[in-house]
Amino acid sequence: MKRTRPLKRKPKRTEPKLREPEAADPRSIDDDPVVQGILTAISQKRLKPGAKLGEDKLAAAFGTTRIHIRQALSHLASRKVVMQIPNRGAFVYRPSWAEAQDIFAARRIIETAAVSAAVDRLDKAGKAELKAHMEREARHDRNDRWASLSLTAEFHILVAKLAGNRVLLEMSRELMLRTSLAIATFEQPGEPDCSPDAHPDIGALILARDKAGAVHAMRHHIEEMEQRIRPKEGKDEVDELTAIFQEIGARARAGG
Amino acid sequence: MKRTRPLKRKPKRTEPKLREPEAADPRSIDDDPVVQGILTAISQKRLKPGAKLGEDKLAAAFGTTRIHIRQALSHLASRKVVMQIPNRGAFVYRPSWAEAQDIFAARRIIETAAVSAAVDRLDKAGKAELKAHMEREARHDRNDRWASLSLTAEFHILVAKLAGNRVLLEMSRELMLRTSLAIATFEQPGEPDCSPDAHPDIGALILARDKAGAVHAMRHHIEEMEQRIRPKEGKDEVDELTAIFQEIGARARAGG
DNA sequence: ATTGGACATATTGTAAACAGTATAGCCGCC
DNA sequence: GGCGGCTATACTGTTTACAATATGTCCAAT
Repeated sequence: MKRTRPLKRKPKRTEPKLREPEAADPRSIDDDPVVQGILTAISQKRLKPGAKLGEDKLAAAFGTTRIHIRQALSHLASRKVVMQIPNRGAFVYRPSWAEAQDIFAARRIIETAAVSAAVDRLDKAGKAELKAHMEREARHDRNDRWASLSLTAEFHILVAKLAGNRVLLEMSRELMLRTSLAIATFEQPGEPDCSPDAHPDIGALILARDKAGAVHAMRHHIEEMEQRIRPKEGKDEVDELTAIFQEIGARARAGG
Repeated sequence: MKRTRPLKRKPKRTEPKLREPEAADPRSIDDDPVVQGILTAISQKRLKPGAKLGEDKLAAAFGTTRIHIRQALSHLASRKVVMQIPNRGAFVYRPSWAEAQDIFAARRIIETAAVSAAVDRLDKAGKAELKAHMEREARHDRNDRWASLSLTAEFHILVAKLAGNRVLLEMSRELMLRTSLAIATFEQPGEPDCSPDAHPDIGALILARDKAGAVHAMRHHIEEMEQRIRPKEGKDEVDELTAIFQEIGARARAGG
């Protein structure tokens, strides 16, 4: 091997000038198959709140490495979909009763605003999309519980999309997921998430450009969902106990 | 060393039964000093959109390891505060013009709702907190740009806190940060984020329990902020160019 | 002089081994 | 017989080194 060049070049202390990342590949971690898999499993209620998400098992299940799984779990944890506990691992998030109520309150605010904006912005393409979804929801097999859950969630997402605000759309997506967790935690067993007649009504009102009516129907629909969950009675005792122990533990730590 | 026990114990195929994580330590990654440091640096505009966040440099600056930094950056990326580009690294997020508008629209919706709820729920402790903040904001040194920025952000956060909904509070926090990025990207140089008189007005209306007035003032305040930013003219050409190249690239990839 | 290629460097991404911690089961003790 | 300590195990968390990618710089050729 010839070495026609001096061994070291000059140190170069100037900053590298760094082209700014204008034309970057916008592929996000949200498109990651692991993230998507866990999210759909949760929204379809195949994964229940509190379920353990072991890294090795997930890595084997998805055919990937632990590092990849850790990244996905961290991402889901910052979205409050999973809960990470130091040295114990990751679990499907279980909202508290207060948090469940806050989630529904937030949905009341955001989705009523979304319906309002959707009526304002409704155009031909939007009408077509909405009609297509309503037809799918009307015709779907009601015995297929997983498909039902996916479709009802998609209706709310579609309304947020029609509102034309991506930030609001992301928030709605997040709130939908957290609603799934809230319902899974506090539901009376056997009841569906959404009452089956509400979506066609809301959709029809949007198509008729009846803004006040659509907003009212959406608010009513969400309140109806909210009234279907109840705080777990036995659960409260347990929570009280754990609160006591936590307080004791904190005091012991603080007092020395 | 004696070995009184058989070498292997029985395989134990039963699932470990796994106590559920009720009494978990809720310390979150949001409390992480690296995350907090970057967030405050951004909200005080010491870090500008597009700035490179190199892992080694951050690790040295915070006196920690690269792994820790990577975790923090991933978390910030899922909150859309930093942008991660494969093999290029992390940068302070730079919202598009459309995204900036969506952020303000979302703030209009959420913060007007928060003001309304704050008026409804206002109690003695809330009044005291609000008065204390207003006094701090009135007395602060206006030449200290960093303190000013922190205080104006804290006012909006305080209103969200008074609304009593943790989910909404988190959303407001996120929107405040993204607003900082939007303003830093599109501001006319030298103007403050919030007009200085708006906060005392809104605070007084809340204290007077004038719900409609407070909501109106908040909406007006946010619209005023929004009108202060302008799309970058020279920027549009660049964006157009990158759009052309991206489109060409996508076509090439799709066509084979 | 400008352009294209190739090396060198800096930085990110990944794998594997190691260490630390909580949990479960067992034995001795009261 | 119930209870507390002890040990083994399984899991997470961290460190380390290595590989891959992008980028800047230099040289050669046109």
